[in-house]
Amino acid sequence: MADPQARFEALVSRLREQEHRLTPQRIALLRLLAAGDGHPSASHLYDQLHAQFPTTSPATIYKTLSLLKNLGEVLELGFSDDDHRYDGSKPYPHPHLICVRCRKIIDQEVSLAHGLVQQVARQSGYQITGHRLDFYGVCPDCREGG
Amino acid sequence: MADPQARFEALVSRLREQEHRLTPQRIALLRLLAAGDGHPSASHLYDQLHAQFPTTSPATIYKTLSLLKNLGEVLELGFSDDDHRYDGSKPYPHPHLICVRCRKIIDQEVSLAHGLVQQVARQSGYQITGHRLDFYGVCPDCREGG
DNA sequence: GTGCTTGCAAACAGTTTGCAGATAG
DNA sequence: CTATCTGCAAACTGTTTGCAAGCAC
Repeated sequence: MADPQARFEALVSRLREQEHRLTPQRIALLRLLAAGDGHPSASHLYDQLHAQFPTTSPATIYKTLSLLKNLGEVLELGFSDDDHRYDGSKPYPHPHLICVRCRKIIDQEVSLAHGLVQQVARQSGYQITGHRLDFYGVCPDCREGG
Repeated sequence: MADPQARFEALVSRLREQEHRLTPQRIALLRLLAAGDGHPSASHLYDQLHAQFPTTSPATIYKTLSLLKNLGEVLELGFSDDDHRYDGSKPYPHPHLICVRCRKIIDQEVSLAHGLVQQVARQSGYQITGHRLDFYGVCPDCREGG
């Protein structure tokens, strides 16, 4: 997990070098994403941005997130039954652990045995391009809370 | 992968013993699900049912799928960017391999090392209740097709 | 000044719900 | 006969798009 300030500067440079404009709204969004503070949803990001820029609309959030996704600078975790979550501090795929009660999401440092991917490739004849591993559970806070 | 006929009969018995009604539409849907033919989407199931029962509506499909999900007799694979897929022949969680071009989905027989789940539980303090593992790749047909 | 960006509002797609008539048991 | 089920239509939700005005460069 990189230093938020360093990550923020990396995101700024990336947009600049790709000749995208650095609007105040984008700067603020990059700061939020670089903070690596949980795995915010678009509406969570909107709430925070809207506090600073009262005219900001969800469309701006989605458009900037889409831009960053395409640059490979933000990881989108899509859920079919919940808001998507975004990770701008660790934009490469990695396992997550999701609390089924409060929907808190934390990163996991375990990794799939490399051999497992090769085994799947061999069994199936598919060219494997990626995978996603999510664990579901109840976080300590929610277990206590009852 | 169980025998489709046996699986169909198991589904029928399950509904009967739970005192749910066996309408012709449900019987036909159970047959499709028991066939274990790929991992159909709701709209795919609708197309097939609609051929037999021209007045059938998506609502009926969704309601019956929801009933079967709650009984634990159908596995729903939700996707945020695509239709959900349903598996009525192997209703317990298992890894899937998804073609990113044609969206074909096949089951995988690999399993997560049991120790991996324990490692996550130990590291996090979460009570792990489940997990989902999807592999993404390009299937042999799509590799050839170009 | 140019054209990318913002932000409002409308569109979108898959799923869910409400309800009146039909039907399984 | 009665409660459940069907199926139409409308509602819902999170996300995307169209477009005119605004602003970064």
